[in-house]
Amino acid sequence: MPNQPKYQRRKEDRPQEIADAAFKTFAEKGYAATRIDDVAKRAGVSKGLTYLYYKTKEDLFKAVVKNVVIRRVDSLIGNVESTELSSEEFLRGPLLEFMKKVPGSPIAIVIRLLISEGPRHPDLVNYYYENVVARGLEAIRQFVARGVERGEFRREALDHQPHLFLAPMMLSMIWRLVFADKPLDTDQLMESQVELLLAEMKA
Amino acid sequence: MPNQPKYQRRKEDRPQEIADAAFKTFAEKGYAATRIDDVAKRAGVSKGLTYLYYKTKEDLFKAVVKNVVIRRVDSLIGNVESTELSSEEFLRGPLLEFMKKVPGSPIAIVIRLLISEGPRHPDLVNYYYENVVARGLEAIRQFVARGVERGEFRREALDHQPHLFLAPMMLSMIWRLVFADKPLDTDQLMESQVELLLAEMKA
Amino acid sequence: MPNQPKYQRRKEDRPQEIADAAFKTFAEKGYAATRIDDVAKRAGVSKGLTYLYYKTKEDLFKAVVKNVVIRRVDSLIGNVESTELSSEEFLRGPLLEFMKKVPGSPIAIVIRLLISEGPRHPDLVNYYYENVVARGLEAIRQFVARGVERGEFRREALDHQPHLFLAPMMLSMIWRLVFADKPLDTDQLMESQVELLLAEMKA
Amino acid sequence: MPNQPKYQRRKEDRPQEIADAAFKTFAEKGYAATRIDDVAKRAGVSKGLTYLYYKTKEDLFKAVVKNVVIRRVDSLIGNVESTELSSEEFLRGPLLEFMKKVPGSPIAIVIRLLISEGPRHPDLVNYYYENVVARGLEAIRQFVARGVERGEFRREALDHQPHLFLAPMMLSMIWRLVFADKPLDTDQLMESQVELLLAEMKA
DNA sequence: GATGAATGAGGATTCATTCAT
DNA sequence: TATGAATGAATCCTCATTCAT
Repeated sequence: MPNQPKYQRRKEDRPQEIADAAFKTFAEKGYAATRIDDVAKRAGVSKGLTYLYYKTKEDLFKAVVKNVVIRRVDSLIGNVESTELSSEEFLRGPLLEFMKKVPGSPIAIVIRLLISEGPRHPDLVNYYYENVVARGLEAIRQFVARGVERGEFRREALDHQPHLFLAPMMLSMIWRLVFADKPLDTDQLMESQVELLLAEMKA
Repeated sequence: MPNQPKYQRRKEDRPQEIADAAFKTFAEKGYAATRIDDVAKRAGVSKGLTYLYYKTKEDLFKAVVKNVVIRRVDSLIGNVESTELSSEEFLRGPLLEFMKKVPGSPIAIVIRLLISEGPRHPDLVNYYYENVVARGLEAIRQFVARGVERGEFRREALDHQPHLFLAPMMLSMIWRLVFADKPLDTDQLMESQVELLLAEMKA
Repeated sequence: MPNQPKYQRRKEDRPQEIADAAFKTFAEKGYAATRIDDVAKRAGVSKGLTYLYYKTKEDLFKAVVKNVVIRRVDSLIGNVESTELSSEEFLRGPLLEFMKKVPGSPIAIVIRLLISEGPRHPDLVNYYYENVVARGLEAIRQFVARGVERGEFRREALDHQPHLFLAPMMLSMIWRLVFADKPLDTDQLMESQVELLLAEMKA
Repeated sequence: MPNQPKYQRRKEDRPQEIADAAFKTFAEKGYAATRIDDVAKRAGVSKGLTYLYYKTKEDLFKAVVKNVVIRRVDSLIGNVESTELSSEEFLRGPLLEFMKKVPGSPIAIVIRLLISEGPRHPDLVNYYYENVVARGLEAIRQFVARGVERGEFRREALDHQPHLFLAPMMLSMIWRLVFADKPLDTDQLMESQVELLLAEMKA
């Protein structure tokens, strides 16, 4: 390696590359412990270039969170919203599938970041709430309502908060983030919960 | 004024006061954003004194987490372990009571700190797991087992992971930490879950 | 659109346009606070082009100062040097006129820049001294001498330093630069001074 | 020099020492080119200590300017304000004395800094105006008025702006700051102006 | 010529930690 | 014990300058 060119210029999407590197670094170290220099190095660019695209570290953070949410949520939630399945089939199928994927997905990382940094970034929290949480909860609510309409579920099924479906997913997520090495069959956890709820709701 | 009281009003437990102040500050700002100076000011002592009792910021952090766990867990879990109630009564009563308290308790704060800082402090995670999580899960397991022995619960009740009891508590905790301003009846959530599980487990 | 005009509207004098933009920016922000980027934007060119004409920021600065001096001084001093007026008429007329214009002219800006940056640019200071100050002082000296020769002024008029004529102009300039919002009739100041000096010098 | 103690702790007034060092550095390099590190080094302290006393570089700058003004102005202006001299004696004596001192005094440096940085620090400009300029002008005005009352001066003397007295001082100051190596008898300049004005004003 | 993406040295500021008193 | 002045490594961010296109 005699002398590599000092100035690189690539076609690829530099902002996205930087955001990707930033996401990984934030994921590993958290917001405060992440140094812009590390992000840049990871992205294979200079520190200065990072600042060309993201005015401040906070900007970068926000961009990264929104970026992940935007890119991932549709591929996770999207296909859940339009379906021809019966409500029961939906809950047992796509929803469960979705929930099983979340704890290992980048969304889990985002949640960790929101838990840590949320209080300092209320706009991010709102963004996340509206684009992920509210949509997810509403999707569940709709399917339960449809089940009731169709006579699949008892009227009382509507009383359950949709959060109850997601609780084991939440626990699984936190468990993996914190107790990665302690055993827990998280998939089993979520399956049990769905069965529990279906047994209760079914007509 | 030669005859001042010989005994200056000496704070009995400076280390504890510092730890308390530190806990509050870590709770408010997180680990990285907490300045030792603020902790000292809050405790009403000098920065130097903090270093007399806690060698580093990290030491202080660890001490604080363990300290909270030690002081709180027994008052939360303790009275749960010995009881003369039937298993059902226990689950519906003391356990539910306990779970409702957690999301607003210092334990929730500790969990937030572990979610953020855990990866950098595996020993803390282990400590927490052994002293809180494992004990809590075991307690639940025992009561389910006792219920089966006594014929209150079906044999299959043992198949359920005790985590299922705690899932809504986890979700409630995170919800309060992140979405403090979004509505959610967290108590209702936990009650529903207990009913759900009891309906399933009962003979 | 193949038949676009073959001759792109090419700016005739890019270097001059850049220098103009630079002058305005230096005037507003001072040397250190001026960013090449801003200059380029103001000139409507790219940053790179600026560097094509001016090797460094300092080069640009020097070029700008000299440029202003060259372009302005003749229009200010020029017409003062050749005149058929009597010495008194000259001093009361063109010289006063000249002095009144200076505090609001680009020359005042250059002086401000020299006051700030002069110590780091002795060559600029010399350039300015020779092309502006020395010429101005000499012009005054000549007119006083001519007045003496012609018997308009007393012999002792020669003893006065020509700087005395310029002192109120200097004060007016600084006043406007620093105390722009504090009232001061600077024209009146200069008129008084000329009258004062004439009264003293007249035979 | 085997091992000098890392931690110094002196009785002297550290903030003042830092301000002094800062003044010298600002004087030499101007605001922007002054590095806090240099100031600290010059004061014989660490960079961090500077920030203990002055929150930002701008704070330091303001403190320094005000500090110089406060410390110097009274020793310059103070003794001028109360006097038993006749107005003429005062103008020819103490006032002239004062004016001769200014161009070589720290006040000249402050003026240079205000000329450079004033637009970015209007509060400093106001502070300087009120504490130095306005007071100086008023003192002159008072003496002229007193001279008129006493019959020393003609009534028309009041028409002259007091700034006229100060104009050569201003020019001298700027001259020394910018053209330090070019010859000019600045004292002579100021003396001439006083004589000029007295000749005009005297009854 | 002309562009603007890319670089990296430089400088302000913070804060954990030390230690003279 | 107790204090808080003092230190300096660490990090964000800026911007003059370069160079691939």
